[in-house]
Amino acid sequence: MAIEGIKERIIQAAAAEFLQKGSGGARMQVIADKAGINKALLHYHFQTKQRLYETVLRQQFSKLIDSLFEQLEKETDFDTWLQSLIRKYLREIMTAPGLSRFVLWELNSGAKVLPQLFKKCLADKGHDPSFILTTINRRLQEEGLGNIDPVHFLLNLLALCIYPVIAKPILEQILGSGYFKAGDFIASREEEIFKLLKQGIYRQNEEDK
Amino acid sequence: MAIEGIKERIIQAAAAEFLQKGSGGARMQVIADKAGINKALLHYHFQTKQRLYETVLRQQFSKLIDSLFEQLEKETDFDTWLQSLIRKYLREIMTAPGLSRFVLWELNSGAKVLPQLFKKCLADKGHDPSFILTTINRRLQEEGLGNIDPVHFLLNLLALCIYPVIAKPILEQILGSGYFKAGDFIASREEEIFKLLKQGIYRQNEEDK
DNA sequence: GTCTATAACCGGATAGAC
DNA sequence: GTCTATCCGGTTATAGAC
Repeated sequence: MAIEGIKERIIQAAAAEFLQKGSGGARMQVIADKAGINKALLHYHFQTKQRLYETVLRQQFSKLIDSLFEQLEKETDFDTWLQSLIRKYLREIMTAPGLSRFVLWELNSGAKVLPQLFKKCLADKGHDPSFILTTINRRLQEEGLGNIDPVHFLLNLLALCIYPVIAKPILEQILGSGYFKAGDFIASREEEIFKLLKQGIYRQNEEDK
Repeated sequence: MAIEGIKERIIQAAAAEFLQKGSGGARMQVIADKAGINKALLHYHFQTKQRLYETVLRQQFSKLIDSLFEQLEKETDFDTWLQSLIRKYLREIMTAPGLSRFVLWELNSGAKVLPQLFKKCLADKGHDPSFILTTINRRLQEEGLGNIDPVHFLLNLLALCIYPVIAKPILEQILGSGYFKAGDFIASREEEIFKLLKQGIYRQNEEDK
């Protein structure tokens, strides 16, 4: 464990506050309290709210992008690849549901900062936004599944993994609050998504033969 | 067309502002401007921001609940029922993506108002939260699909319909901005979801025989 | 009912002592 | 580097004339 620098402590506190309340809803006072300092010191280290916000996001995106792209690029056989992708996405989102929810919301509020920041993070790691789709397409082609629309495939994958996690507060209203607490929820969800996607793929393939 | 009451005009303006900015981010001044009046008059009609907020939400939920439950209760054959459900959900969310996004976000910020309001709206119409799940379960049973988990079924349905619409701003980053403008996107998405869900159902059914 | 003017408050940012 | 005290702009809400 490194000596916990105060900047790190601030960033951590700020991340919690920003991801929960959004750029506008977050309060510098709350961040200072969470970090165990006062507002003045907060401004001493990060000048403005905006700068702090961007620092936090850059760091959050960076973590997420590393994790997801690493998995996407793995050259295992198709089934293993898909299964690991699902598992990775599910776990990533489950441990940080705030980020997906936050991006979904914040991107809507006209703020141009987020897309720019995201693209910059991608570029810093040598990736292009189209890389995701071309990789999926290549894997499908190699598997003899050239007739599958990679866009629908991607939409299905993301939707099935992300939605149940970020919609948890709503779903608990319908399903009862104990539902997501069961440890086997992720496991059963993982299996369900894999089966559904795979069956969807081969169904379409049979049709076209 | 009825004489457009000023309260209706305010509620409409407030809905736009609240759904885009959230409870905290919304500004009474902006709502007043959009409604073509001034702040004082706004407070004359709705006293506080909180009251206006609740009025707007009650009305939005009411619309949504009516629309979705009506479709859920239709007693057509299974395929038609599922297909109409998908179509209805997709269109409902497509015409008002703001509401889903808003609920997803706002529910997260610890505010207890939303769940209460939602339950109250359901109760006002004589529905129980568990009604959704029991209805789905009954339809599956009637179709000889008692082995399908209604929770995963519901999760899949909601995820596949809702996610692509609310995640539009992100997806445009990956797919290019023209993708969703194509008029046939909904139609093709509608078909994709129906096929995927149906295949998923019968796949599981075959396995268990 | 509708307006103008203003009170009361909150939150980001800064000054200046230590 | 870290604190206390304060400024200043912006936001909700109200007072009071018409």
